[in-house]
Amino acid sequence: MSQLTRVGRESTSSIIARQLRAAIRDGEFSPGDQLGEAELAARFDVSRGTLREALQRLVEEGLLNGERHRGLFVRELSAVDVQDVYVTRNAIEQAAARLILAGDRTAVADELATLHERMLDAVRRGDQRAVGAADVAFHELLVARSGSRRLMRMSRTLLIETRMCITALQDAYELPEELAAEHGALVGALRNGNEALVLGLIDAHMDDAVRRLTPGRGLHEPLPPLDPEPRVLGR
Amino acid sequence: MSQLTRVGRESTSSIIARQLRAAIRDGEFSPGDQLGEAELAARFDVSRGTLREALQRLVEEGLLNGERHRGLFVRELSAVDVQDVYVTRNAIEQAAARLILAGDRTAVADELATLHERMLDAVRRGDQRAVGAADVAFHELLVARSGSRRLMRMSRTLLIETRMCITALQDAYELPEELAAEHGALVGALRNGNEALVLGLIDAHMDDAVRRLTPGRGLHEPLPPLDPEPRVLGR
DNA sequence: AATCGTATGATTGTCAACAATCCGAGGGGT
DNA sequence: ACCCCTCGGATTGTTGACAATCATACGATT
Repeated sequence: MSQLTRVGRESTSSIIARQLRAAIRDGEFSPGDQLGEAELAARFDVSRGTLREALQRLVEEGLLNGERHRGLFVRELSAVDVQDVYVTRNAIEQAAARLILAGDRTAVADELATLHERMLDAVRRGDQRAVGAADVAFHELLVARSGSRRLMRMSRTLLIETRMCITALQDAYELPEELAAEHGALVGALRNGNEALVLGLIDAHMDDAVRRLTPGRGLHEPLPPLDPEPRVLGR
Repeated sequence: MSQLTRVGRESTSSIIARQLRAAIRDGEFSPGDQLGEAELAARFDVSRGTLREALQRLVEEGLLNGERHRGLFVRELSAVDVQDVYVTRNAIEQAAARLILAGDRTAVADELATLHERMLDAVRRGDQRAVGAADVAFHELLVARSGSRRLMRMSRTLLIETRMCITALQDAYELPEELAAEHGALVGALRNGNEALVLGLIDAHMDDAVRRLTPGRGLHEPLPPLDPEPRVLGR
């Protein structure tokens, strides 16, 4: 009787929030776009009040920023934001990896290897979109298998921001082969239980991404003092 | 002209959310308490709609959990949650420390030393409440001076949850002298730029807290597989 | 011509009322 | 005595309407 899960449906604002998140991740909305309440409410067939609850969630998450009496906009990412996203992901995923190494690392390595195969397939097919999806899935699973609810919640937002960075800077290619190779190395190191190597690989993975997306800027540089309105990418 | 900051006021739901956060942090609401919409709306003198926007923010943050048609409740923390909070704080604060070490570490060390002095004063006065406040302020500043907006946002929630853990388990004393000593050591290591020592001290700091709050459980144990409704502290 | 002031349309912020659902009390049946 | 059903009160979920504010276009003034 104890494994019967509570039924109660998910709240409407939570559902809408998830759909909005997916739309932002998939580039249906671009950074800087305004999210008109009336239009979105009609699209999801809910009232503006309900929609606003969902939007406020994304504001709290940092995916939207709002200016009073002007509206809510998809956040625009600066070069500093790119570094910040990867610095934070580095922290989250290293912590996740440490937890995995303390648990059943081989089981997790097996699961990750499956996703790694999927990425290799996508690379062979030259399907850039599928490579991106496999990349997200890989890192999502890595964090999920840590067992930490908080790391998962944070990672969810960060992976969306990662896609936003990559979409905003299409010219900076993702180099799928290199990406896949790094994932493969990480799976191996995890399976072998080599903590120092695992942490180093994650660090290098993030550092590579930052250097590819924002040339001349590295993962380990000091962040500039906080500026309320930093310059935006690609302008 | 470029240092003129945009004026636009903060949104109402953001203000209400902050007040609610402070109320939860200060124990005005206890874990498990239901937050009645009508009562709160009257107390803040806003409509229920506006209040609900603020509440949904806290749900997204993980401070509240809601069951449809039943209400919103202050999240109750299990022993696993305690470990999770500190594991995540460990990740965040280590990353923050690394950023600080890459920047102007002496300036930050000076600022932290000031807060450390304030904590020592509180310890000497035997003012438990002030010790707790100084503790939060210390860690808040550590993360703020990393320059990372994302680490800051995550840390804000985590520090509230930290206070919730400590308040829920009053019997597990905080040992103010020990706390202050650990902060002092951290300031010293930061000033000297000894990265390995800094990271080790943060790790030990978090591990101490977990062991004090949930005897028999350490920071580096694997987390159990995710369970939708874990047992709650102090029952 | 350039700038300032004004009107207008659109969008957001706020609210109070209605509908749906849940919880507990009370009555009836076994 | 116990269980089930039903009803009433209370709370949440949702909606549409109203007020406040902003952006734009247009005309007046210097």
